[in-house]
Amino acid sequence: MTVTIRDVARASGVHVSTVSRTFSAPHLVNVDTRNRVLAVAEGLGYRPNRAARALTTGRTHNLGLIVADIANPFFPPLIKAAQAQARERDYHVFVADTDEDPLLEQELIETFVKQVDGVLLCSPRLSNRVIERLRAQVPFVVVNRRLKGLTTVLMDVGQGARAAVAHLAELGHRKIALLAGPHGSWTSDEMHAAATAAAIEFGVDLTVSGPNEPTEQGGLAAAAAIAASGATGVLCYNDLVALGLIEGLDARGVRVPGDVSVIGVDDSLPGRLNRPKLTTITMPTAAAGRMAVDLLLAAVGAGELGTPTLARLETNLVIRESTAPR
Amino acid sequence: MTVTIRDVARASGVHVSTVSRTFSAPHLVNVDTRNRVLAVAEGLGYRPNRAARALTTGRTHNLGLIVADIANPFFPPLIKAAQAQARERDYHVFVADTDEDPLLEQELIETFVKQVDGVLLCSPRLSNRVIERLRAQVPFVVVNRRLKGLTTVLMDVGQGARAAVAHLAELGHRKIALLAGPHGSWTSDEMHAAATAAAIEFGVDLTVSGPNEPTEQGGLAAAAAIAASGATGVLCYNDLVALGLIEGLDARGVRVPGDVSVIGVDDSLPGRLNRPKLTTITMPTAAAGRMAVDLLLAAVGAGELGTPTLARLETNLVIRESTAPR
DNA sequence: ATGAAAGCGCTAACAG
DNA sequence: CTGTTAGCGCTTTCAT
Repeated sequence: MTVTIRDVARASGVHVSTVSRTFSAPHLVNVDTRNRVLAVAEGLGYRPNRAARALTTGRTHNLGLIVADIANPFFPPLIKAAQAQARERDYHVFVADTDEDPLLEQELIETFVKQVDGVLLCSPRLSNRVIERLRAQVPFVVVNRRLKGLTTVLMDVGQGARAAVAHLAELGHRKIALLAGPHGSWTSDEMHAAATAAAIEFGVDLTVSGPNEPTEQGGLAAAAAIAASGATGVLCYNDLVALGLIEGLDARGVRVPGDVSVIGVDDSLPGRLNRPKLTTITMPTAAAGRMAVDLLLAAVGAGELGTPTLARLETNLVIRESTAPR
Repeated sequence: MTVTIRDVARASGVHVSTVSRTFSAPHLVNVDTRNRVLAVAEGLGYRPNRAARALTTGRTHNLGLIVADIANPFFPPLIKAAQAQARERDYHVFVADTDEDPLLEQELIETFVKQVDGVLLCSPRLSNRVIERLRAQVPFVVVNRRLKGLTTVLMDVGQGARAAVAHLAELGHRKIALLAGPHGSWTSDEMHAAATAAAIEFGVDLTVSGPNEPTEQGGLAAAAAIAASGATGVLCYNDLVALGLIEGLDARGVRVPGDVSVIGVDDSLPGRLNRPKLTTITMPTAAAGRMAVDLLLAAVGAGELGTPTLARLETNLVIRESTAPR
């Protein structure tokens, strides 16, 4: 039923090893033979069995991609890009969602180990200890978390945060608030540090509050405190939080950008579609996905010897409609 | 380096087949032996190699999930649910994005064939002919497209479309427009048919225009025509189109819902976050994802004998803020 | 340039 | 209940 290398060999009058070569090392086989084999294979509808190949080569040509929440609009562009890049390199990718659960994350990695050549971890919540143990078993690339010794792709949100504070200051805002993200989020810590420094640099007052849930609810829940705080400029952990905040503010009769200016992070679809269109820090998620795959594949090729790399991608402030002069 | 079944066998003083059994048919092995083997395996960090297993069993325990565009907010909830359901059944899922390209879609399926036990096709654009050929090689389940002989999960958008027209009629709208989706979209055809019937039933005027791109741009581009048409109620192919339309209308000084009522489809995040919050037809994407996986797994279990099933999932109109009395 | 043969890690009869 | 023995489909020395 299923056509194997043997069928092709028989039908084209050569031995299996020759067929194998025409697929995995074409230059080692005579042009005529190769063409004949190729023709026969085509005719028979032969497709190499990757699992069988993996068994002998030790390369599955599969990658694992683990994210916290597929439905969070931050991730889909990254997944899309990673998957496309992988396909270009003849790799397939398993996508798994941890539902923000570190235990599940660990389990997923463990079941992936034998089945993939490498794992892409996006904003992982895993403890360093666990990662330390797992990294011996399979190459990792980590996105948006700092883990020493691991190849990492970082989106330099600090850059954008600084620009955001500068933008707010320039608009005349003197009291600024930062709505931080979940505990343990590298992005949030980075924003915190950069915003603090920028507040001093630009001579504005900064209040940080958090952790907040990285969702609309998180922003909504923070609205009362923001409204009461007297802050007229707010930088939010992400677009969802910003959108929730705007909604909560609106419900209290506080207008954006009339009374308060709000800035998000991600440049996500909901933010772009919102009215007022959200001023936001663009995260180069697609580029990060592509780069992470390339780094991972490089690590796979290099074996253990690979030197950990650190890639930093630029972020930018995109000024739209949710910020205005004080 | 990598610990195999043989290592476990040696270390626990039994033969490989016994080890194999304790993992794939535990009831066939003595409790004490089993526990010993399990303990040893645990200690050695043994994990069965699924590729090797696949080679003998013919079951990869992998599924392929093919969607048109991961970044389209319609899909992530479906992907998330499918992937979670699959994991519960001890299956992993490859996710691939066709970028709306039927050729790429076909290629993807073909590379998946040998590597998965089944393929989930979401809103496929493939020609019937191609599917006919491919279905012999691997079980399919199709979401939101009618393909005779194939197991299918449909989200009954006609139901919702009828409710939408009824809602509009009830609000006093007499001239209604339908912004159709891409050519070949089952969902769009279904909406068309249901809206047409409902227009007659409720005595309103219906104009259909399309095809439109299933994006914000598509809606934006249609705004001029809608504004000129005199329609006061619009049903859009999806939320993105609705959001784009609202934006385009707004730019022309036409207010939603003041002047025109707009209804979307999907109940996507951007629609929920929009202001005015979008009145929309909920698509049970998560339920569809789960159900599709279960049907696919059932088909995998049944082999060729599986009878094609047709599952219809209900949709509902959710009335929010983008619709108002005429 | 091609053939022969061993074996990747595992399961599945078949014995015992 | 456990051991023995063939492979699954493919790659990879090693010969020729």
